[in-house]
Amino acid sequence: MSGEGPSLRERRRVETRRLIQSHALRLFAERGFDDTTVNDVARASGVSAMTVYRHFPTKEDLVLHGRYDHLVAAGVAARPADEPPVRRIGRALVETVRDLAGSADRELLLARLRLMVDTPALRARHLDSQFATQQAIAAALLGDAPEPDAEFRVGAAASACLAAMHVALTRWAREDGRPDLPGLVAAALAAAFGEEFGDDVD
Amino acid sequence: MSGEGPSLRERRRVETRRLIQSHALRLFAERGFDDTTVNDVARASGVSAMTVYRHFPTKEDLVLHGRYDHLVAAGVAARPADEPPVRRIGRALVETVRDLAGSADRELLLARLRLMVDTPALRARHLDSQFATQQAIAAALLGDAPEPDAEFRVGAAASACLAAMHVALTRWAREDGRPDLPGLVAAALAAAFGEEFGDDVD
DNA sequence: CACAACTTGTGAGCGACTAACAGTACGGTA
DNA sequence: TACCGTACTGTTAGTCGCTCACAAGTTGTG
Repeated sequence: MSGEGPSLRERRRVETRRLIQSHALRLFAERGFDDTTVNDVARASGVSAMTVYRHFPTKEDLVLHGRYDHLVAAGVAARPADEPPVRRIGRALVETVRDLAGSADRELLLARLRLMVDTPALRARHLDSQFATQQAIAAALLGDAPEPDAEFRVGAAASACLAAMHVALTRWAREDGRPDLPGLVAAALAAAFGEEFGDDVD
Repeated sequence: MSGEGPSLRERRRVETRRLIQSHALRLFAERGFDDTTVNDVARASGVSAMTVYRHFPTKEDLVLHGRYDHLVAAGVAARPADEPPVRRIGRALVETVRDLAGSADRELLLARLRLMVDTPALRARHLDSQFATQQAIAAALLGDAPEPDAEFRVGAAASACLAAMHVALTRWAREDGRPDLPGLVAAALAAAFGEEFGDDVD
């Protein structure tokens, strides 16, 4: 038997999903998000509009699908527990971003950020998704049933860090990915918190 | 002539606007934002749907209309120029929020925040509007044509402050406006920046 | 009173999104 | 191999947010 590999159905599913998303990102980059209809994406992908919606709950998810919450949360959890929360979170963000900016997903990430920067609906959705990231960070630092007050404080710290990172991501996309992304994130965090976040420093 | 008072047209205009918004907020509070159509709002207000759109560009603006950017920016500009940006912004936010939470708009503010907290679309739009606030703060601190690098640093600081404040606003709405709002905002800022933001302290 | 400016309602239409139904291909089973 | 439940897809129709074009009524002005 051919191992426990995913079934044909599963492979097709992820393949059409990938196909649809790649056509979507291409069309959005060419004509803009608002000037591309879901029907356009469907036609370009050779499927019906309904199929697009079955794979992506909303048009915006064609761009935003793919969360990094667990990566960030794992990075935060991995940092020494005796660091103050802001440093823990901030440095974990810099590390996570370094991994992403060096990976094969770099171009994908850049394309998505470019769209986000100048499409209000996408920008808004992305900011709201940071709310989920914030909660993932809080869970990583405090466990599943945290005391409300501690959750409040950690939530404030996490959302402040994420907001600073967002400014860095925005600038990175605006400058077409030329600057060093982890450096930008570290600089944004330093500007906000008056502290070093480059992880070469001890 | 009857002075320079607003014309009849103008008075009617602001009156219908107020009427529509009050009916909208009432209906949204009763049935929820997503389960209330713009047509419902129009009917309740005794106007056509088109009129609603002429006064409010989108359904979401029925809740979000009314920006505080200029208030915040003025507050930031009013603080001593020798303070570091984060303290300047943070304390200005606490002061602005104190004014608002004590004013007659308090119930209106609370109603709008309640809707924002549990309606994803509104939450997202509100977060995105903080982007505009961030730019207003940067403009207040740096003038109209700032150097990109300084704008980046101030933007990071401002967005981090606003994110922390948002956590406080969320909690305030979740607890039905019972806690002291400026105190909550100060606590969130303190948790994020490890510094005091109550303006009684020197 | 006449004319311009403004506001509103109506109707048609687009696009995002959903629900219901039907057809087809896959996966395991006898 | 033949069979059947399951999953995936397409089609159709419909709701809702939102825009445009046009007509009609009201307000302000000479």
